[in-house]
Amino acid sequence: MCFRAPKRSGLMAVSIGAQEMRVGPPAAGLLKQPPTGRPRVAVLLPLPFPGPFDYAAPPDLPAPPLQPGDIVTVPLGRRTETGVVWDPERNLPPEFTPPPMKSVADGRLKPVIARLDQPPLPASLRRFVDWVAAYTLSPPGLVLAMALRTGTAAQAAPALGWAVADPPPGLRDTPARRRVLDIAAHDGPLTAAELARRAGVGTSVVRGLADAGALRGVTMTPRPAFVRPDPDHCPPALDGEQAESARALRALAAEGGFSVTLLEGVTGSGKTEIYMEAIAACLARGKQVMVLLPEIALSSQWTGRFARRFGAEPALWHSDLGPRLRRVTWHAVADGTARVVVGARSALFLPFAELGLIIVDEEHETAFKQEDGVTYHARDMAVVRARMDRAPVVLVSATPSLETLANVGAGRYRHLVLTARHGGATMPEVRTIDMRAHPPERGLFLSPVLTEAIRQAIGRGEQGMLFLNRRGYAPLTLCRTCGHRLQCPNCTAWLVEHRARQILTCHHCGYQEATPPACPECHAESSLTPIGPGVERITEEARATFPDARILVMASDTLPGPAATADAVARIARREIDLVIGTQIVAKGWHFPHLTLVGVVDADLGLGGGDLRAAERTVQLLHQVAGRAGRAEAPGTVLLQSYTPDHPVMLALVSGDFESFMRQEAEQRRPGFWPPFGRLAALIVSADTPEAADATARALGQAAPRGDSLQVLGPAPAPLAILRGRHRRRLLLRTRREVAVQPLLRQWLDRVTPERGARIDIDIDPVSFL
DNA sequence: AGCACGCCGACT
DNA sequence: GTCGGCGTGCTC
Repeated sequence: MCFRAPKRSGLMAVSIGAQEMRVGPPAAGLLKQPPTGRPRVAVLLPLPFPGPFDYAAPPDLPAPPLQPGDIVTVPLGRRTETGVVWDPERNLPPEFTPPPMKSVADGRLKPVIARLDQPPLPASLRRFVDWVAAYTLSPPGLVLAMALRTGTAAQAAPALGWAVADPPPGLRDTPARRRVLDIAAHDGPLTAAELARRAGVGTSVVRGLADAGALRGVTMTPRPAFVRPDPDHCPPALDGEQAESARALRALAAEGGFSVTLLEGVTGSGKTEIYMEAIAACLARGKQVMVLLPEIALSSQWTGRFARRFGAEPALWHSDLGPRLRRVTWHAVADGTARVVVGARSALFLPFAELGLIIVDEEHETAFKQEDGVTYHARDMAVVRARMDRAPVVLVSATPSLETLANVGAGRYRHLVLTARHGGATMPEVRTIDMRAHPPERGLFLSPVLTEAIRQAIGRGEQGMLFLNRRGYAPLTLCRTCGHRLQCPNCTAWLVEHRARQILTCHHCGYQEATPPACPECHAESSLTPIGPGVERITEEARATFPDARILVMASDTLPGPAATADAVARIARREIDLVIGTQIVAKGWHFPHLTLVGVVDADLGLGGGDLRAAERTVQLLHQVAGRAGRAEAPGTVLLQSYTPDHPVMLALVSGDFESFMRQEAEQRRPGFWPPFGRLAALIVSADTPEAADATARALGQAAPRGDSLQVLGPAPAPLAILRGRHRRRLLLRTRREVAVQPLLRQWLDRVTPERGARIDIDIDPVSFL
């Protein structure tokens, strides 16, 4: 475990993923006070403006005066908007500070309308918003919008509940009415819909009772959904390296202060139990905890483990919470009622009153990268947020990203490693199947070696799994007569056949059409041929090969939500299934105690495409899939179907030596200053015509910065040259680590005016190169 | 992001 | 003669 304290030379260095940016000390919370004229307050609105707007402080505001963080309503044009009183200083080092906005003359200042009765946005969150905006080159208002995305003001009306009132004289008594009144008397107040549902009547009965005066409307107080977790509820018995790691994390969490720790351990090594101990220490210290998961699908399983350890459920935060619960949760985080929040990346922007610890589970997952709107990497921003709140952050993974490993190597992050699988289970044996030597039968996709292994596993009463990261029946359909390929009208992509639904669909824009009976080009009948396999096609082959096996398909389009996913996992655990066939979704941290054989249908998939991180990602994904096998007493086997069994990725998976693999990856990236040894920013030009896209891209290319420590690649057509009907070009800026890319990009963009109908999007630290 | 103002087509 | 298309521009 090596660690070097961050240098404290005036400005502090924050190390995140690939990049580094300095942060100044927090500014004093004073309002802008010009030498002459009326007092001004800066108000940041959740809108895409380049900065806050100035307003006059309202003369008749009850004390105390407006403070940064206060949530206020202000006039904007002829409407009213909700915003946040912003700090007069932007808390950023000069080179990242956005250009000053021309402020408006005193005479044109409008006064703030009102301060809302809401907890103010904490200073650390305000600094975080400014920082993320400056780093991602986004308008700060759009970042603020993520912190306010709660229905803060406008739709803030609390639910109306109905409780029994004194029965008015002459109230007509019916069985339906009596049931409603009984339930309202026992469980009330409840909303009209809930009352009607429980009584098994229509809402008209409730309405009738309300109109008659037998029910009175009351404002519902939010349900006390947030029980304090008890750090001593059910502590685990840990020993050896587990106990040691848990002790180290507890110490960090108990002490507080900023630090970053990578907790690395193979699947089943008990990483979750161990970081739960850090959570316990943080709770004991009276601080709140943020836990980031790459996907909400994992949260129900996570919540269960948390509840067993702490005797209470954590608060959940994700994009489809529902407006009411969302609002209640937001306020519970702000006032400290919610002690632990588990969420997707948007939980980063919650207004924690006293944040004491951040956990980023499955740190390497690319799902942490937000690709639309404000593009940010939640893992990296979690490190920044931890710094602002002076809290430790723990990055957790079985296969850490090269970025994180580089930070460990440079001594910026601490490192805890768990080597053993918990409970005596051994790591599965991984072997490749050389598809050149053992090809499947013509028209099929499973090698006889794999089908035989599955047959044996099922014969022993164990379970098998086939993994293929491709939805649908076939990724490409072509006409045998004329060679026509069925393509999306809006994107540079093939249409994927989904045979069960009898449609062809585009996985990029959602376009779909009925599977045509004849070729749309040459009109030849029954000439359309599926090329390549998707899970549907593998399922068809498996059903033919194992006619007696009970087969379950797990793909995002066959499991319509977390509940269905949890149900599928439960059925597998109950041994109602012999063979699981799935996409990416099966790779998640599910526990399948009877699964002993995993077959990867196409281990080479994902290695093509010239993506910087293709190899790294394939190793991470396939290792995670492999981790599903053999968790109980029975040892597991993983078979990788590959046409390139000598590829370093396959060798790494077979040997299990990821350390050398990642070292090789690092050595390939180091000389060219590829991340994490240099910085990358993508410029994506998109336009409604190819001409506008080309002209704008060319102008960008001509205005590109030059220098020894940087390089501009492109412009080039994006791999998805047309997406949702928009024509796209890409440029890539690659610099040495010490170069600050944000001001460089700002100056670059200032020199270019996009053509009509064209826009330029910036992606700092791009993960996807489409 | 809204919401204006602002100039060119099919309707009461 | 108007209603309305969304193009451009502004909001402290």
